[in-house]
Amino acid sequence: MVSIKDVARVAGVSDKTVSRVVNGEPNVTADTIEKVQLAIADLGYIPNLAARSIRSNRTNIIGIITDFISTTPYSGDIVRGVQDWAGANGRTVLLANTDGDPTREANVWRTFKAHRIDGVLYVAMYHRVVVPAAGEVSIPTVLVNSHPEDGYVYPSIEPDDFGGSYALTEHLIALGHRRIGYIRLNPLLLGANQRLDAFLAAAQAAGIAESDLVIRLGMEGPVGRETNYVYRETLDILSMPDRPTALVCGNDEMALQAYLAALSLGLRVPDDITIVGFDDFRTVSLGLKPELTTVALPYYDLGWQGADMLDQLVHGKGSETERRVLKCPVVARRSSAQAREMQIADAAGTGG
Amino acid sequence: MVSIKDVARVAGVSDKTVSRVVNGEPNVTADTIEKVQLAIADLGYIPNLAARSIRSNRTNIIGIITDFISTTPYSGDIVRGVQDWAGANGRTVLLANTDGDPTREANVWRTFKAHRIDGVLYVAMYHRVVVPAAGEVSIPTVLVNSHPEDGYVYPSIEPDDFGGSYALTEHLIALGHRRIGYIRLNPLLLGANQRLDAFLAAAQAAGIAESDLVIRLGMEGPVGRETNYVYRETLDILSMPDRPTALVCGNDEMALQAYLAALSLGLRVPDDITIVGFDDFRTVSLGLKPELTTVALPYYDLGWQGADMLDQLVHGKGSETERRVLKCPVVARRSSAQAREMQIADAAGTGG
DNA sequence: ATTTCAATTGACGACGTCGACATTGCTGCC
DNA sequence: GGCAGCAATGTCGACGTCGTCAATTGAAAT
Repeated sequence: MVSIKDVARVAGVSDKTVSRVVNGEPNVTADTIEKVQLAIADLGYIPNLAARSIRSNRTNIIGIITDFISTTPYSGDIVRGVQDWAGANGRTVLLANTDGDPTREANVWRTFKAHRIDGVLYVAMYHRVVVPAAGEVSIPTVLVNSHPEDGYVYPSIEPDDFGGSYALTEHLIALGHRRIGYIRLNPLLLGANQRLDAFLAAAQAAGIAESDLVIRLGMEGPVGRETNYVYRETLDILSMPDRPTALVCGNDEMALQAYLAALSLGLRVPDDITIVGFDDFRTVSLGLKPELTTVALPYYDLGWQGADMLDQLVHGKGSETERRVLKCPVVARRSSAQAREMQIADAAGTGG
Repeated sequence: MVSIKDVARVAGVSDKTVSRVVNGEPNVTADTIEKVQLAIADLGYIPNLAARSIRSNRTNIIGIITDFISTTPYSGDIVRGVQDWAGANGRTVLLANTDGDPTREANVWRTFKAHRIDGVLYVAMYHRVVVPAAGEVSIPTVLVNSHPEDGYVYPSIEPDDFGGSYALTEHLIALGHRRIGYIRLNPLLLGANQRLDAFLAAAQAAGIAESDLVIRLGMEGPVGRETNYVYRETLDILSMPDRPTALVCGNDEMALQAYLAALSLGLRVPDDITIVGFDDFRTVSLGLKPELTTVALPYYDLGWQGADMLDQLVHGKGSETERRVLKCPVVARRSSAQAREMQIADAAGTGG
């Protein structure tokens, strides 16, 4: 590999002068700069960052530790957000996946430390509570899509599942729905409770009686290998004599099953039943016809802003206890169409 | 950061001896080893890989360059395959995404070279022809899920779209289907033609007349922002007087739309219509009821084996012209159930 | 002409690691 | 006892870069 000294020789200057040019330091003649740049281009010289990092004790590398990439495809957007931030800020990204295995996680931390990376983004692929196995020697770390268990202190950035679910429920209520079904996520997921709690809170705030809500468990069991009741439960809910006019699903994949169940009963979305999801997993939410009303998880921004928080931390400017929460906006699509509102209003008018 | 010299001082030996212990070199007393390891544990010493790489000219880092992560979620499995290989072989993974932007790609190559990584996996997120912008200074590179344009030479590893599609078609034919519909992928995708060609070849080999095949275009336009005709075309195909008994979709997301269209017509899968997909995008293929018969793309193995090929190359053992093709197995599920075969046989018996 | 000062450039060493080679000490053998 | 031979350990320098400080140059000020 061509080094700074080769360039120096060709340009007829000292290696230090080349270094100056490369790093844009002041006090170099325009003439010298040109000679050096010519030599650099000629030889195809590219600075050796490893060598640089030995001297400076800074690598400009940030590490990402992920757990279960495979089970939740779209959360890869978190990684994309981090990458884009890194690209825009001259950092490079080391990536490692643990598959949830503590042994592998320990190795990953070790490797990252060996690379002397500046910081770590500890990324959970579904929203949950975590305990990073960082060990004694610590690296600045930010938890993404997760927060630390009680007793551990890390800055974190998370989606506002509660707020998103609350807004979604309000959206349905505003459309006139009063009898609403709800199919719960796997209770192991942090989002499961937050979303259900917000649903109940919003319904109560609107004066809807508990008896008008039908709440069922959609999934249970270990994450990634759960037992799925959604189809069956949807059939059941939609076969009730006074069936709900709207059905809220814990996430978009569950909404997919709900669609299939509804269609198989000959019901039409949204005319006969309004269905909404959560996550805005676009393969599903845009793949369904009509397209699915859902709540977008700010994965990309979790990544981007998480990287930014980490950067603050690395430069000693961030707070160890910051807990940032990102809004989850309702994405209204045709599965909860406005027409619905009219129709219900009509029925009410006729009936009353 | 604690260095090898700190350990040496604490252990009362020379730095070189510590180096020997760390690297498991022979000719060190058990006694000395223990002393050193104690000191290492005490100080929490972790070797500095940057320093090591300056001397050895090997970093044990491989780089991944991806293009459009966002559009095709599950191909992230390629990355997971690479990571697992890396973890199992003591390598680390640098990740960069170009979003298909040549300027960003050029920067990525530059950065990778600056890190003196051992090699690059150039990963396309959908199967296609590529031209890596590696520049003059070259790094060992393997193309994954893609192959080089004519005139460029890179080893590559790809899925066998043709073989998978051929086997899938044979599967349908074996079940007794003779009238088959086909909804094409976006023609911009390399897989589109390979899959269609295989479909036609298998049909012809089975003596099925072209007039018994209904072929429609399902999508067109720039990848990621295509116009989608699948729902409409499916409605159209299934409304034909002598409608096909089976419908092959270019991928699983298209199969999802086909399901919805079929259900909305009151048709049942697979009793009234057999539907199959491609990709085994599990959110869809397992999310659909009945679960979808499809062809699995060996994403994970593309990553793992691609990394292995790259390793060969780095060690001067690989071939610059190797083009490895991985099988795509048919995954038979309930959407093309065996029952179907009986039924058709029955009908034929009654009718004939 | 001499001094002063700033701009420009270079020499050198240190970062952490390990390869090449030197040194030390011990064992076994004649 | 003396010496070869080997195991165990140490010294030193180089990898590529850049911080520190010294050296050189030239122009402005006296």
